[in-house]
Order: sequence, then structure tokens, then C-alpha cells
Amino acid sequence: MSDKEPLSAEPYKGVRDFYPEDWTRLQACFEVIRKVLRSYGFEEYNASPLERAELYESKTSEEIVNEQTYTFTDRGDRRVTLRPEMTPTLARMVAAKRRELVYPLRWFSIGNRFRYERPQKGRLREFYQVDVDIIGAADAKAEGEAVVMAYEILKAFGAQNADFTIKANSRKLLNAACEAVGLSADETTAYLGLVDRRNKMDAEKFEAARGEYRRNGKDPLEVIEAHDTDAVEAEYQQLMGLIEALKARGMDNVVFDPSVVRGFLYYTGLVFEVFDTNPENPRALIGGGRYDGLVALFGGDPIPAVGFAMGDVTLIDFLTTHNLLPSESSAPELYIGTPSEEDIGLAQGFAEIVRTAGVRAMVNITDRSLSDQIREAAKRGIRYFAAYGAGEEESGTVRLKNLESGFEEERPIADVAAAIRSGS
RNA sequence: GCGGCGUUAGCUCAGCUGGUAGAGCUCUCGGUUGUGGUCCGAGCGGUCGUGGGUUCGAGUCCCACACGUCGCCCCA
Repeated sequence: MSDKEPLSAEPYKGVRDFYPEDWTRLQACFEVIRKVLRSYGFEEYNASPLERAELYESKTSEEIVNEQTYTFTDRGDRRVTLRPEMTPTLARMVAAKRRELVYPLRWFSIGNRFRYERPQKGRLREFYQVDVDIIGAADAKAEGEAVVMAYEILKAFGAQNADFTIKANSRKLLNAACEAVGLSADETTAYLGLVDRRNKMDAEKFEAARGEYRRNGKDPLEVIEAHDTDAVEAEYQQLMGLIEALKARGMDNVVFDPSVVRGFLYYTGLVFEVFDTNPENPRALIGGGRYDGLVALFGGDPIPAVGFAMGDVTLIDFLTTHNLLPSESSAPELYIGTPSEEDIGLAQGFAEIVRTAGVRAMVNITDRSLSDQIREAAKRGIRYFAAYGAGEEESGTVRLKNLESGFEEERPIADVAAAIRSGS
């Protein structure tokens, strides 16, 4: 190291540092999610963020792979990509053990994803995502369970039905309508792209653009509205059946929205997105759907699958605007001060006693004065303070001080943990 | 990849049409040696994002770049 240029203390563009306060908050959110998913029988899996680049090249559009992934060549000339999403990894893992697994799988994973793109509200270059999938069940009941999990996760944070909307659609319905109109495969893709952008365009522009896709006076969305063909009607009834079943479970915020498309890739049936009803957060909070063809990319018969993903950035935005952030603190509850350095050994003995009783306790290890130790404890957000030295060792009591209220009382050592628990 | 706005002390910001920098908070020390927060006093702390240009003189005007932020494209 020379003394040329001081290193920048800023994190890399578009990524975040998680100081203990931030990381604790994020982990508290993940714990809420884990608890819900486990209670429904979901198991957590994980994998390396490093993947072979071909995994994405085989299924994703060229632009995304070339411009929106972190890809490099390793020392063995292998092309490596930092995972931009979890679903291909999941499909790979399932395919590798396809004969051994017990279906339907209920799996979830929580981890970081990387996308090389311009950061903006709700989108960063590294973000955390929860992926929830049910694999090996083609029935609509699997789709229902997937949507229920998305719903139950938000409910577990304390969200009300009025706080979010679940918009559901069916790729089969869209495809049937495009077919009924007589659109070619390319036109269908272009039309779905147009529909996907509908909410971002002004109504006039959209009306002008959809005209290109009208045959006999109707474009696919109008065919859906009119229930024109048997195939369209059958898919519509299928989707409405699912939505009605969800409403019957109390999910009155599920709606049919024919403009939900979810990109152009691998979705084969249900597609759904969850939105904050507060217009401050316009980006989808959760997105998912059925993707029956993905596992077959690794050979063998197709394995049906349905799932969704939820990003931490939009989730935290949602929880913040609705005041639902978990407030769990991991800070110590008791700061044990030492009148002099010679008391540290004694204080550690006392600390062991209260830790055994389940109290998070830290012992001073500095040569600061007691008043400075109290200040330090207060600044750390620690609620209780007790000095421990030769006098306490002899009497078997401590003066337990509540730093929030200022209340202080002498207590036998054996009672300290209970007093902290009761919040006195 | 494109565009708007921004970048001045650790933090939040002020600094009029160019004349070599301020506030509040934080932090450190003190107000007498086993008890914080309030109060009082003192102090530390800035090559004004980086690099060029215009000018006698640039925090201030111009250009480029970096980063942040919001949007566009895209969104697995």
C-alpha cells in the first residue's frame, strides 16, 4: 500500500452495505417469512450464487443475458454468471435428482440475486429475493396454494387485505384469445408485450397500438371480454374458478386482470402479481406463475411447477409505507459495568448467571469510568445497566438500573433475569 | 444504453447575480475521583464529488467523468 489515494469507503454502485441495524431488520423479515412457509410444510434450500452461464443462455432472451447479467470467464476458461434469479437453479437441482424427490415439492429459498442494470426505486444491482415453488403438481390446487402462500406471507407481517391487491391472469387464456383472433406467434409475442406495458402508457396510445391486432373488429382482450370462443371461455372459467376458490378463503383482494403478463418467458398458465394499493410503490411486490416446461430443459419428461418470487427492496418499501416493519431488536438487554478493571473477572461470572437465564448481557471491557460506561450503554440502546464489582460479589445483590425510565432498585442476583423479563 | 435533479464538516443542510466557507446535531474534553440523558463552557472536524476550462479571482459559470436519486428502455 502506498499513500497515494485513499480507498473509497462507498459500496459498489447499486449495492448496499448492511450495517447491523439494517441486517437485523432484514433478517427479522426473513424470519417472519420462514415461519409462515415452514408452517405450511415448505422446506428451505440454497445454492451457490455462481452458475454456468449456459444455464441462462438456454432460456432467457439474448439482451438480458448479454446486458443484464454479471458474467465473467474464470481461470479455467469457464463462462460464469452471478445468478440473476433462482428459478433456473431450482430447475437444475430438481432435474439432477428427479427420480429421488418426493412430489409435489414445496421448496423455498432466500438469497441474493445480481442484475447489471441502472439502479432506481425498487431495483438495485444486488437484492435479496424469496423464491417459493411447488413442483410436480399440475392441478389448479397447486396454483391456489402458491397464491395462498404469497397472501399468508403478507398477512403474517400484519398487512390487511386492503393494503395489497393480487392480480391474476392466465397465459393459456391470453394464448387462446390470440389464437381466436388469428395472430401469428410473433404477433402474439408482440401483443403480449403491448398488454404488459398497458399501465405505463397513456390510454390513447394503447388504444391506437391495439388496433394493429384487431381482426374482425376485435383484439384478443376484447375477445376475452366477449367470451367469444369455447376455448377462451373454458380458460376463462378455469381462471375464475381459481379466483373464486381463493375468495372463498377470505382473499377478497384477488382480482382478474388481463393485463398481467409477466415478461415473455417460460410461464405456461397462471400468472399473478401482487401490488401495494398505495400508489407510492408502483412496482410489483410479488410475481409468479406456472412454468411447466422448465425442468424438461435438462432432459426427461416435463415436471409441472408453479411458484413466485418476492424481492426485499419492494417488500421493505411496502412494510415501511404501511408501518409493518418487524421491530425485533437483537441488542443486548443488560450492560454490566465495572467500577475498576480488576472487577471484570467478577462481572463475567455474574454475566454467565444471567445469560443462563436467557438474558442477552455484555460486560464492559474498557477502562472507561462508570459514567462513561452508562453513556455507552444508553447509546447502544441497551435497556438495563448494573455495575458489578467486589461490593456486589460480597452482598450478592446488584443495583439494576432501567436506563429508559431511570428507575433503579437493589436486587438479589438470582432475581435480575426475572426483573428484566418483567420489564421493571 | 437515454434523460431530469442532486453531490459543501461524521450526519442534515445554508451559502443572493463569482471576491479563497457557516449553522444545527454528532463526536472529544471539562463542570472533582461507583451512575447517563438536561444544562453550561471549550475543542476536534471541510483540497466545497473528481478532473479540466473561463476569469485578476470559482463552492458559485462552462465541459467531461464518478456516485446518488427519480424516470425511460428492460424487468428472468
